[in-house]
Amino acid sequence: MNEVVPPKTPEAVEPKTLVEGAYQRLRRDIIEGVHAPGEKLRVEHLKDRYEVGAGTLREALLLLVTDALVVAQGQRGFRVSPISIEDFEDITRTRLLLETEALRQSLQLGGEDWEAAVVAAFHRLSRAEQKLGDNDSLAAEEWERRNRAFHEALIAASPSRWIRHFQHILYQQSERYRRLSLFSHPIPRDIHAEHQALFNASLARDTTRATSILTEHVLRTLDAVKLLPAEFFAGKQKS
Amino acid sequence: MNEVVPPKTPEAVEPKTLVEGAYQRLRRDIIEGVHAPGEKLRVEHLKDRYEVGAGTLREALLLLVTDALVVAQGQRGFRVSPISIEDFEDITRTRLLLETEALRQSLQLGGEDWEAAVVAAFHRLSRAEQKLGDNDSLAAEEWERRNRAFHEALIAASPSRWIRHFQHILYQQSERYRRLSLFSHPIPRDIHAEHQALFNASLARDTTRATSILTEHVLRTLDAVKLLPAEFFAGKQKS
DNA sequence: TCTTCTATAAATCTCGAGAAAAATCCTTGA
DNA sequence: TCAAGGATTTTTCTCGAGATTTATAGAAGA
Repeated sequence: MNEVVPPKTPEAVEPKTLVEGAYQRLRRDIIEGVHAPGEKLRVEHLKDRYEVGAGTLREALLLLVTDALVVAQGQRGFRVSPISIEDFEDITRTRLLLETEALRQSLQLGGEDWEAAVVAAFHRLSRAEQKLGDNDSLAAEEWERRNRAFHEALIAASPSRWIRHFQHILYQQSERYRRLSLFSHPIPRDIHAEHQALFNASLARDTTRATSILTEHVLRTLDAVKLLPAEFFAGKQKS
Repeated sequence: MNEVVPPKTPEAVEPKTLVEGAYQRLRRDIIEGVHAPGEKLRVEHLKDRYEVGAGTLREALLLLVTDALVVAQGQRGFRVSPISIEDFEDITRTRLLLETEALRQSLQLGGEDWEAAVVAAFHRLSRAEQKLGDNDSLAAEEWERRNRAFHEALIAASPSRWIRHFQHILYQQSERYRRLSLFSHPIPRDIHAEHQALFNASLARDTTRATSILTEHVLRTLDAVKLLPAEFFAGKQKS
């Protein structure tokens, strides 16, 4: 019997286990700043919030170590990974090193399926950008998801699993910082125009132009974060 | 009171907890092929071998997911990450992308301390290479450690934590494959000469030559593994 | 003989409690 | 008032047992 599968948003992977469920919610909360950078993550407190046992929550925290969103120190528990302007600069430049290479490969190797997926992702992103601006946090969240989907679709034709893996981690890291840059808008940006240009160059298979636009695009966010006051990067040492 | 600290081999971090101890031994066993690629890792069996509780062993396995040496599937337990010739090609090329960049930065920024550390690491590696050849697995193990230490010392002056982090993971991965290439010696190599040339170019701050030698050096191992019969990459589907 | 269904066995996941370590607070003395 | 030491509290780490899910083996039917 054929089931009608409802169209899923990508990334909405159903958790098959309590550990995965707690992991996903914890990851989301860390990226969104519910748990501040540098904050101590006490198992005994968190197990109530996420409604799982202590051992289960420990496993979820261990999974977050893979994403480098949590650091574990033996006999001293877990902490949210600290943030700093130097770290974001490092993240950005490493991400560009990997992502531009993956984009080069993708433009060279991508077939019709890849093109179709890029067109679709760009369309979805454009729609989300229209609904943006009215300070709707739900719309912003959806935009984040589609922005990631667009960037990942662009490099999806790269045959390098490892580059895509590392890119995924770095993108996730940068989300924490991008969230901060929302608080200040010192650099006026027409993000949609940037995406449009990147999209055009990619479909035209213009490697040089596409990587150049991508680099500018990513560095612009770095500049925005650089202008933030240092207090944003203080981080909690205790509690 | 001053204590006399015995000179430690790098990487010999004392485990502060049972989880870390099991993690280190498991990692070593996976890299050395005690647990074959693709093999299922049953908690109930392994907890006896490593003399820890089931929950503790689960946490150790979760830590290995960070190194991409183990893959976890919800409700289906853990497996040793499979290997393939395509995977090693990907590992090698991604590693070169990162490691050459880190080497460039290191040669540009490295100071006296970096130089001294490189000289020391090269000296230690040379000594280990002299003792090699008599099929002594203990000497081979020591050579592995010092080879890694030399490569990490070369890029230690790179300011990018993220590049070094990813390089560390990829190097660890490649150890599994390098171990396979020991079984066949189709390509005669004077590894010491390659290291000597890399060392000379690095201290001379000849970026172009150093990165070029490094690339050749790493690709040569890829070629050696490529000549292995396909049976090496079969991997266990069950058990 | 092959497929399908069911019953059994095995493995994973989950939780709470006890042991060990770290952090905190409080007393004591100068 | 401050520092040092010790006792208490908090937190982390560890284990074994029960519940749920998956895998295996066997029986029934085509």
